[in-house]
Amino acid sequence: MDDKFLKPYDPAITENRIYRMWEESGFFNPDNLPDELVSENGKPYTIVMPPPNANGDLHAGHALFVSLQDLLTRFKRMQGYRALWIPGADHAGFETQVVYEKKLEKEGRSRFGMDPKELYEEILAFTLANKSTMENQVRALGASCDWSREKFTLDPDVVERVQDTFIKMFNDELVYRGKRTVNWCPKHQTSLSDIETTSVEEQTPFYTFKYGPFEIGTVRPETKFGDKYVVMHPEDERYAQYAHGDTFDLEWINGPITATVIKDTSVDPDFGTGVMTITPWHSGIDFEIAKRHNLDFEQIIDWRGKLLPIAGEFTEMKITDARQKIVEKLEAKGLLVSTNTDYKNVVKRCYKCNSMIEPQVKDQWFVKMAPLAEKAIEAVNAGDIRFIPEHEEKIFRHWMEDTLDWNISRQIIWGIPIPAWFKDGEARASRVCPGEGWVQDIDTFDTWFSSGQWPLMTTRYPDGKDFETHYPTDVMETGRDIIFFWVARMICFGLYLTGKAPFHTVYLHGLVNDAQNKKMSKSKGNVINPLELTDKYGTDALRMALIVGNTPGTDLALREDKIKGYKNFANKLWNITRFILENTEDVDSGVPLTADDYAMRSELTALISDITKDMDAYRLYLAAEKIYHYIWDRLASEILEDSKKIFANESETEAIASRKALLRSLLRDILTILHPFMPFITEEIWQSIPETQGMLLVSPWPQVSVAASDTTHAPS
RNA sequence: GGGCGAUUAGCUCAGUUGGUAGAGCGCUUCAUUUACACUGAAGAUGUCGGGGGUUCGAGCCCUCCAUCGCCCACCA
Repeated sequence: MDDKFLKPYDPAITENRIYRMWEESGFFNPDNLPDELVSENGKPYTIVMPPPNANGDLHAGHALFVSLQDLLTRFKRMQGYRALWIPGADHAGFETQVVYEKKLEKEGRSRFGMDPKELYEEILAFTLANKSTMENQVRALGASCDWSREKFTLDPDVVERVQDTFIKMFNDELVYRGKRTVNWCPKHQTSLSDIETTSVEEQTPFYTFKYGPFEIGTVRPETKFGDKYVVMHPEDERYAQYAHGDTFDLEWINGPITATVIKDTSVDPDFGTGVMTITPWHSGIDFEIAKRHNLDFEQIIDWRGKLLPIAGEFTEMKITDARQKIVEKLEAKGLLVSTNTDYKNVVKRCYKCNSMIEPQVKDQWFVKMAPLAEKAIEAVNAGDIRFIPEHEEKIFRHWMEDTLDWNISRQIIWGIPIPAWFKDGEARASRVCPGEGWVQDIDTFDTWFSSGQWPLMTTRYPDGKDFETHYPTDVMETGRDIIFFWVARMICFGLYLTGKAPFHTVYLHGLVNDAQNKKMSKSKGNVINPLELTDKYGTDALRMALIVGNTPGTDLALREDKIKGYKNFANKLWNITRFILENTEDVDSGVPLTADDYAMRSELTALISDITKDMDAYRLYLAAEKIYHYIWDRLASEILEDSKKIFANESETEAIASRKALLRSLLRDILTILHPFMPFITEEIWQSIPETQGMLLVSPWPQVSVAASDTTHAPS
């Protein structure tokens, strides 16, 4: 027996060495798997890793997905599949640019006013440095992914194919250039998609003003300068005397104006006075009304959130400062009817900086979602895509059934350029300049436009070898929080470009929260760095803590005492090994088992069968717990204790020989089934068992259908 | 406003098709080097949120209610 078993298990001196051995073996690449492991049909099994944002360290959520995906990959590899797990990194356009802007801010610099090319080069250097740190962190977590296939979302081939998709969609009329209301973040100076904003209910004073013969309500007096349309429901009898198109003069904020009556069914007669004025440039609903009636649009608020000259004396004032002053002025003019301070309404904010989103009208590229969503729902209906947990399917449908068109233009430099050109109001999609006088779009794609095509990019759509063998992939394992951002888009793109859903199973994990089950955030200062935990307790312990009892879709409170418990478990396993190796040095694996030992052998075989079913059904949290209990409570507490008695009775040579064979057999099997969960310690022990060959990484999962090993050890 | 989920031991959570309530941590007592003190043995702790129903039998199925959480949402 190796002397190392005389000391407690030390992950620190083990993990790097083991990982290097695995990586150097080349077996993370399924093309290199030994024939004897790959079952006859050599079926592929493929997982695409959600590419971490290459803009910082890995967080606890990454540790969870690495644990889960590595577990699935190792399990399938051991079962004889050509298991492929493709790693990657995301340039994460907007997110990274925000991170970098904060860095610039600290240095007293700003992206505004910087040469775009220079800024791009700086962010690129920053991202590439982070990317390599991140990759090593993924290695430290034990990920058995195929690094030779790693992709980055800004790899030239990815950029080209993502642009090709846009061009194809343009030709298929699935993207269009539209002047429409967009979510504008005045701090970040870019538009955002609807899901990049958060809606927060806030208490905002609701003002009612006299507006000619009417009374109108608003929470945004600062937009009212341009309001020259008064809108009411066509069947509202209170206003029957006014006809659509009637005009009238009134005294307004900065003097007399002429207003026009508009009748539109979108107005709720029961809300307020049933009359409102509209600001088409700064409200989505108003925009729609104005478009229906072909009304004028006028910008009131500039891109930085300051009032334009139309505001007269309020010009250049920030809207937040102007609001109260405008109300005061209207009040002084006797136009303020009432103020309701209890009023609550929903305000949109930037999901990154929490700034108030200013609706602005802007020319942008939009993806027509309805036809894509329809295909996605069809695929789910047909059972081509299964969600785990199941109820996520309802959430998915709910969103898909009335999804809005997707704004994919971003006014940031850190991203994939949109291959579009403009001339005289005409737009064309092309990677090269269509001719003289054409000006290229300076915007970049929403990051999710490229990551939405990730299963295609990583398998080298459209004509790569992997695309043929590994697409569609098997499982998409990712966070529940990005089901709309990412999962939905991947399904849409996959179906659109290939006619096939990019995966048959979506496994959604919950958030990893702190010990108090509070969401981790930098501002709260409760962020747990997974690498510190692996240093302290070992990667295997962290992985078990993330998997046991963590049901899909449920958030997890990450507690150090739980991780510590699995560190103790690792040591327990270490000492079980020590006991077995110490007591079985002269084992003869061919001896027949006693009836008792045969029963114990069968018991483990039954357990393996059971946990194999759990794994197939994605009850990973249960499988892990069952193995844990078998090892600690059954094997260590009972079988080993029982063995001490047998070994003490030296005259019972047959029983002793049988027990020795049994213990070795049990040890090999528990290492095997525990390997996907705790890869490092199981491999380390495997390497120290005299009769094992090669790596546990590529050792077969125990047979469960026919208990083949049992027949060779039939009772005497 | 709409949707989804949760409510089980002090804490964090499991409980796979309905069949005598489980784990980890914590707590109490004992053991002091026996493979392991990163240990062992023994133990305490739950009207499984509440009401009603189905069933021989409900933590699990149905229904209503309460509380908490999350997501979606263009009533100014």
